[in-house]
Amino acid sequence: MEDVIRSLGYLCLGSRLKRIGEQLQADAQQLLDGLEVPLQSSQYPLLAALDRLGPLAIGELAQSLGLTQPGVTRSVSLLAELGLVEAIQSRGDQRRRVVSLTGKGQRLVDVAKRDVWPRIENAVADLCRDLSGPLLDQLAAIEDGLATAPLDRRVKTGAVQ
Amino acid sequence: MEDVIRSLGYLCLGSRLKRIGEQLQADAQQLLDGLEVPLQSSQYPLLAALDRLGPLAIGELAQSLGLTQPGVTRSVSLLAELGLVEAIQSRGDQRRRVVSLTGKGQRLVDVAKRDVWPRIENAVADLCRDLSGPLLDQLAAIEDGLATAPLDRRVKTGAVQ
DNA sequence: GCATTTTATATGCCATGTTATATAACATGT
DNA sequence: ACATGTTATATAACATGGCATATAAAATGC
Repeated sequence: MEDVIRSLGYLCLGSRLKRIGEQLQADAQQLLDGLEVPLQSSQYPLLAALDRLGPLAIGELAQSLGLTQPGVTRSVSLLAELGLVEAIQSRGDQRRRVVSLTGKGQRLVDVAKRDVWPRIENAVADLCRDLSGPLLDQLAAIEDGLATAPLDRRVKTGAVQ
Repeated sequence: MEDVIRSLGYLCLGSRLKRIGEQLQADAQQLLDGLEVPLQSSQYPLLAALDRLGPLAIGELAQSLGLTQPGVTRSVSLLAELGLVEAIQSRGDQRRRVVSLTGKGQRLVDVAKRDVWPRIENAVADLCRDLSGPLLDQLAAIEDGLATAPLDRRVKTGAVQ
């Protein structure tokens, strides 16, 4: 059965990128499922942003993640319920809520950084190894690569790192 | 403000592809809004699949679009309500519902094919012109390109084609 | 100092995708 | 022919994103 999205090339590039992105996230989920806290792979970028940049207001988080503010507000609520972040009203400007990792959140990030993120990064790098040429060809190679061997089969089976 | 998704490279490639894909679809929406039928850009691939491959059962459509069957079932219901497609129970195998473009749907596709799809394709091709090098660099170039000039500013302003 | 505007966040509604599961029709083995 | 399994589709529950808009706090202009 012909893959129409692929055949249509630039016309459906948006759909295709979304599709590949979702596949990558689903694959990464497999690798994250071993951690103690059940969390969707799509939530990790927010934690990573806080870990990397320190406490940030909702709006700043949205900007650093390239998402809209309402989306970030909702993700923060979810992560706060899980006890991974806390959002504290700013003393100076009472409109702002500054989000930071809790101890539990920081521990989760530390474990992920040590045990899982390197695996994901390596697996994706493996997937993209030797890519070259026009963008559409590279995307086709990624799609074929994922179909042949999903991320969890690309993890270096030896050491953790 | 640092773009964390971009900084994290391969680790967040999935999020990044989704983000770029959504941006492209939103940009393409601008170009489609001129048509008589208000329809989200994300629905066009389904119409394009039917136009390209002829009538297809739900499951075949899902396969040719790379989506899951429940997602396609819903899109088909939506498009059927708009009168753009019809899903007719197969005579032979009564489990199958074969989806085809209605007259209205075919007319919409024909207009889009003539007036809009070439513009989108050209605009995206323009965006991706001169891309080369590693995938991440190409993605960065696309993001920067979209920020500089969204798709609707990349349409050839001269002739329709 | 108060009216007005701007800014930061929250919320409602919708779009679109997923997985898990239900249901109905078909296929198969005995 | 009937029990069993398989297949095609539908539905439910959920996840995540968007846009439009509401609300509250701060800033601004007279």
